[in-house]
Amino acid sequence: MRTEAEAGVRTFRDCDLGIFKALKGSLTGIERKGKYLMVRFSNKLGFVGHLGMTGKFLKRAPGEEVKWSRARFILDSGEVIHFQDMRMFGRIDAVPVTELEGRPGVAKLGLDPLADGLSVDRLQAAFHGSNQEIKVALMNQERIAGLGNIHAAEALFRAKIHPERSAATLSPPEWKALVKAIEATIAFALDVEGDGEEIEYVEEGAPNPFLIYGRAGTPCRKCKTIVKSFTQAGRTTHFCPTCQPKERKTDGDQMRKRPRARRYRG
DNA sequence: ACCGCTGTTCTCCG
DNA sequence: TCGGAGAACAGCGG
Repeated sequence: MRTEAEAGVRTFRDCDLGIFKALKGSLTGIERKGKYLMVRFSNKLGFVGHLGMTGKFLKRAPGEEVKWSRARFILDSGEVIHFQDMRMFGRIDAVPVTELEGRPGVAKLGLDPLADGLSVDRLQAAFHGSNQEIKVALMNQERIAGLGNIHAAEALFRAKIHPERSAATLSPPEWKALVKAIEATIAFALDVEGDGEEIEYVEEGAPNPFLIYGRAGTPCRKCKTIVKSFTQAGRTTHFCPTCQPKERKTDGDQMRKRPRARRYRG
């Protein structure tokens, strides 16, 4: 195996391109941590990869053109694995394998639901001391690794928790529901969204596969209330005002301070 | 044609 | 420390 790289692209912003080009030999390990991939080669070099928003690994026949191909792994068979990344939010960070675990991003990752297993205790520990709004906390990779904007919203919809609730105000049943919801969301993601090399959920004409994400202005799948969206920590959050009420229905024992008012749209 | 939006993370402010 | 804003990039739809 040998490698090729587009010089100067942001994809390699963290690493010496020379190390990427020196990746050689056979694969000795592929490991996922949160949204990061760690790949090791037999010559003791490796890389940390991240797909960003538009990154993909694609295997293609020799000579086949791939648009937005930022890096290539040329197999002995001649087939090519392309790192395709239109927007270049993705990253390839090639270093000696001894340094992989300490690279930016991977070093500080929090609880990994798939690798570590999820439980109420572990989730609560991950959020310990946090007054962050729950959706923002779910997207914080240093607390729980792997959930992004879509799946944080999906998990909260499944758990019937309003995205602006503070983690500190969740009741025991809500914690339990959130654990189940995260597990279900991940299972759904693995099962339905992607089943092969190309994960395309916004393919032309494909229906939105999500329960709540991207459904602003349309009836909630469960209760027909019009789904709303608003901006939270710079990202669009989708939720159902009926299924995910801001105020807990059960009496207010555990309610602390009220979240700040925000403008809603959609 | 322009504007605002998009699955992420990082840095720079206050 | 923490949170928010903006940046990095390319494309798409209104």
